[in-house]
Amino acid sequence: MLKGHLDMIVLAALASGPAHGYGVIQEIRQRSGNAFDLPEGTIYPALHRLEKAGYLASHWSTAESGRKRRVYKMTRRGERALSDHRALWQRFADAIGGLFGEKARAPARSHR
Amino acid sequence: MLKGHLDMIVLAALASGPAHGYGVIQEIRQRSGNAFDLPEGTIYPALHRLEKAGYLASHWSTAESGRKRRVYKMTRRGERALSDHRALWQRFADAIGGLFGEKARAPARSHR
DNA sequence: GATCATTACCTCGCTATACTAGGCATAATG
DNA sequence: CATTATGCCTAGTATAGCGAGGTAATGATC
Repeated sequence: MLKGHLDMIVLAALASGPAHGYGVIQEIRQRSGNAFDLPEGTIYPALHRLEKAGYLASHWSTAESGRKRRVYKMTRRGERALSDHRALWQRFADAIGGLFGEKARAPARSHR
Repeated sequence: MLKGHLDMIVLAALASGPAHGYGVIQEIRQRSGNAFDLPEGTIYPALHRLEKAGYLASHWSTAESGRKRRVYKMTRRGERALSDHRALWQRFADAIGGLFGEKARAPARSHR
């Protein structure tokens, strides 16, 4: 269902600061109010795609726990892409709203 | 970009009354404020899909102009599907809103 | 110290689906 | 009679999200 919106979602999750892949998943789950519980098979390829596109930059880091993580950070281009996506989303959501908003002339009434 | 939302869009276009394929396209274009200008190769298969799923019913009709048209009309199931989709959309849109809404703690400020 | 859950990364392949590019037919227009 | 607009259709392609699998280290349980 989120085909075409994933990149925007991932970028949005990283807008508040760098994070590693696993963390991005949790960030998205939290901020979406549990609506988006994205599997790794979705996130990791997306992160790679975004990095290749120049929207993200990554570097390896070691947590205090000793675990290796790849930490992603938005680039300037990424920020611009996000705000573009955000504008697109706005138009998209408005269009959908127009489609089943304040329309449906002879709708309710008979709610058998 | 509207992957996964097309069915909902088509159903929404037919919520205000029956229409034929070509008309659905124009209806969608209008109501979306020109945001969605969907090609026939998108709409016709979608209509067939929706009819096969039992969300739409169609019958051939002849306009005054003499042209044959296939007119689609929502079924009871279609109406239910639409309202379900609508609810899903609501949650989806809210989730997106949560992702780049009232967040981004250290964002703007420096807008060099 | 063996077993298990959690964290953390990765990739291959499936599948669903929107769209491109074609084709067909009729009515109106010049 | 050629062109444009209306009106329908389908085959094939490309994309992308996701399931299923694999690897490895840490911490806890027994």
